[in-house]
Amino acid sequence: MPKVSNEHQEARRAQIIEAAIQCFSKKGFHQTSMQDIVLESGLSPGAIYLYFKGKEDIIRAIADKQHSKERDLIAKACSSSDVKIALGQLVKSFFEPLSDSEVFESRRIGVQLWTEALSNPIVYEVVRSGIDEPLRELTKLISEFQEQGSIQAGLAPDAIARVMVALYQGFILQLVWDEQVNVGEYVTAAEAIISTFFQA
Amino acid sequence: MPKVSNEHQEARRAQIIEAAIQCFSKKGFHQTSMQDIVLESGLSPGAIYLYFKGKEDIIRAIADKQHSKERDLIAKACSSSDVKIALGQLVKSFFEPLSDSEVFESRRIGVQLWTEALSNPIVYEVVRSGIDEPLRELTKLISEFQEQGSIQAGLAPDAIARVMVALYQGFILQLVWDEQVNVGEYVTAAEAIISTFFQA
Amino acid sequence: MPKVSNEHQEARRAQIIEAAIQCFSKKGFHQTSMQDIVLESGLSPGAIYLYFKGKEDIIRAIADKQHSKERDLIAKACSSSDVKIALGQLVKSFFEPLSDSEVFESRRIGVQLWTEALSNPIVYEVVRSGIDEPLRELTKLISEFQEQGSIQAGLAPDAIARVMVALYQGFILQLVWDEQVNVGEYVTAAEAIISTFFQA
Amino acid sequence: MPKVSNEHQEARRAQIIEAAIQCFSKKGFHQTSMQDIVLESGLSPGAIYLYFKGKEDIIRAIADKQHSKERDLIAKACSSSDVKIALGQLVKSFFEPLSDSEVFESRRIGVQLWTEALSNPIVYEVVRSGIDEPLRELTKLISEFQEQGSIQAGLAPDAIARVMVALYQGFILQLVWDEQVNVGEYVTAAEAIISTFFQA
DNA sequence: TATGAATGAGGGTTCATTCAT
DNA sequence: AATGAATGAACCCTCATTCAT
Repeated sequence: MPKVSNEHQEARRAQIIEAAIQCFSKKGFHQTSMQDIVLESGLSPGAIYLYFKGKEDIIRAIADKQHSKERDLIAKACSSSDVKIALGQLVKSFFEPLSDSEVFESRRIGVQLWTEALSNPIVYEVVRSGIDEPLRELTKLISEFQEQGSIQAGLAPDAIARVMVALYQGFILQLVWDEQVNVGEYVTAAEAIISTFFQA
Repeated sequence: MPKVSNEHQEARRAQIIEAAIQCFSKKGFHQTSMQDIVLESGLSPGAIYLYFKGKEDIIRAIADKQHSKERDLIAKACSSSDVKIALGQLVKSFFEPLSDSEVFESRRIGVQLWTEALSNPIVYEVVRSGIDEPLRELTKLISEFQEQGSIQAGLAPDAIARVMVALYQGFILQLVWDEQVNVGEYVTAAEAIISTFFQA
Repeated sequence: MPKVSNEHQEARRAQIIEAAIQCFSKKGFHQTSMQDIVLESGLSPGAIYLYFKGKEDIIRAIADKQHSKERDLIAKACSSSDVKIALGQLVKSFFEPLSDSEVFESRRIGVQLWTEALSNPIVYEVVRSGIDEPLRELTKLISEFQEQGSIQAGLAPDAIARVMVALYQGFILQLVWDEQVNVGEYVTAAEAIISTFFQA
Repeated sequence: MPKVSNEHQEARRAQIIEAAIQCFSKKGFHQTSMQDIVLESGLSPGAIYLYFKGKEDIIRAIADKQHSKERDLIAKACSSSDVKIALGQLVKSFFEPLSDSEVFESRRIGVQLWTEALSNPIVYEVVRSGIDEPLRELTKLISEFQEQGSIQAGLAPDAIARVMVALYQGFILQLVWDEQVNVGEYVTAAEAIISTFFQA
């Protein structure tokens, strides 16, 4: 029996989430008070509780948002039936945005979610599925490569997938600590290392 | 004039830090209250403040502790004058302890410090120097490799160093989220990829 | 956009200040806990902090309140252009309220502020200007008297002003220690002494 | 069964009181921690509690000390049988030390005790008797004057005594707020006013 | 739907005092 | 007699959340 349209509902939620992202990105989840989000969003405390159950619910919504973005990246990348192309696409879709300073906040939030997952079961679930899905996809692709003989046998495909994820997440850490890091050089090096391996 | 020995002083500090590590590891820095540390340590609130200026001081002390452990690893690894051996040692000293479930808490704390660094300048300094030092050492070693022609020219040595650090830190993330991950397989895969590249 | 009126805001501040005055009057600033003020005011701790930055801010507000009351007394008294009348008015406006047991708390608070000024710079400023203004006014009036020859030459007008202030503040001390003291007799004696001197 | 001499006991007490006076003078009773006194005295916390029951006991001892100093002044002043001389002595013994910057701390402590008396029964008793005795003596002297006709009849001798005490205590307030105040001019003015009155 | 004043549990920290040594 | 590490109640204050309007 909502009086206002769903669009309005979603717009308000987006407004709150955007404000929360700004705050969380700067100060972290636990140093950010609801009052901070209230000020940043321009809404009232009461209004926020109309759209979210509480602070934790906002964090979860943000985690979901990040997660769904990654889902989309994976889905799009894996649409190709050619294994080589799919893998290249996957790497590209994850690494390309790293050069985009627009998603500065998104990366910082992402890192904070990784840690939050350690003590927050709800966030844990989101973060876990956000990593398990890419791992699954990568493992599948790598298995196929291996069957083609493009990769040494004897190495666990799942371990190789983890290596690739580590190359991604490990670099994000370095990036959030120092936005000056040369992304292009890193990506070039990482791709060189991977492709050398895949052609060995 | 102290009634108790310096060893006792250090023992108390260690006792508090140990209790704090247990708490922080489980609940995170900000969800852990001083009361939690009080209970875990078996001391009184006042006693804690005899040895630390406050909660933040405990976090800093823990960060320092982790940092100095890593310093030692690097120093020991780099004692060899042979570049190849030094690099091998470095990789080994960082990857080997990953199999050790003893340092379970240490890893979880480490990840939390990575995030804490984003909003806490004191922790930031410690984390930064904890990553900059290995990067510097690695870059130096990789440059020498490159001069020997063991690595493709044209790739930034510093970027390659970052790749190696990412392989380490990125995997730690995966490990803290799921202690069941097969460390041996990962290390084997990572070493295979690195050594393939170095011999390309 | 405020939900409640400015009058309401001021009423709440007054409510808190009134409660604080009751507490401070009985127990002193430092023996009064915020909890005491909370109980006396009937509000919650959080509510107090909506209107005041902290305990010190309440003390400062009370000091300001006392100060502005005295300012008004002086301003009103000095409105007359006749020196004799102005001085008489000034004496009257300060001494008359001493008989009023309504301002019982106000006097006790005043004395506490005098002492608080010794270690609290904010209160010091308020107390200083609360004494310097009357001194300045009195000195001006006394100088004029002296020029008319109504007072012995050779005495510093400013010293005489201090004598008059001492007669006021010194008596307040006696009054807060023992509310039974006969105010009328004191005022009569003080005025006799002053007027004898001014006519000598 | 004290092992050490009474002199030693008294020396220790004096040492603690001296340290406490320094601290209280600067920061006030309630802003001074026992730790402050410990540091200033060079003793240990435990040692202080061997000689005083607690913080309040130190304050009481200091109040007693001040009180007994004033008792001595009064006793000495009133030793003369000549009323005029006795009164002159009394005024002199109280006003003369005001020029002495040595007793800087003593005055600041005195003022703090006046306020402390409002909420501390033990201090109240000391302060009360410290003011009642001079008042009694003065009243007695003034009564005799009045009987001799040197003072207007109709004025309460006790009120006149209070005037004189106010001239003393009221000026001390002004002095502790601003040590630059010209003591000589004040005393000259105060004495002129009193003697004018007594000879009227 | 929207407000924002109000709540109150719980946060980090201090400090007068004690007691084993 | 003297120490000083230890205690723990109490301090001031914050902040996620609620609810009367």
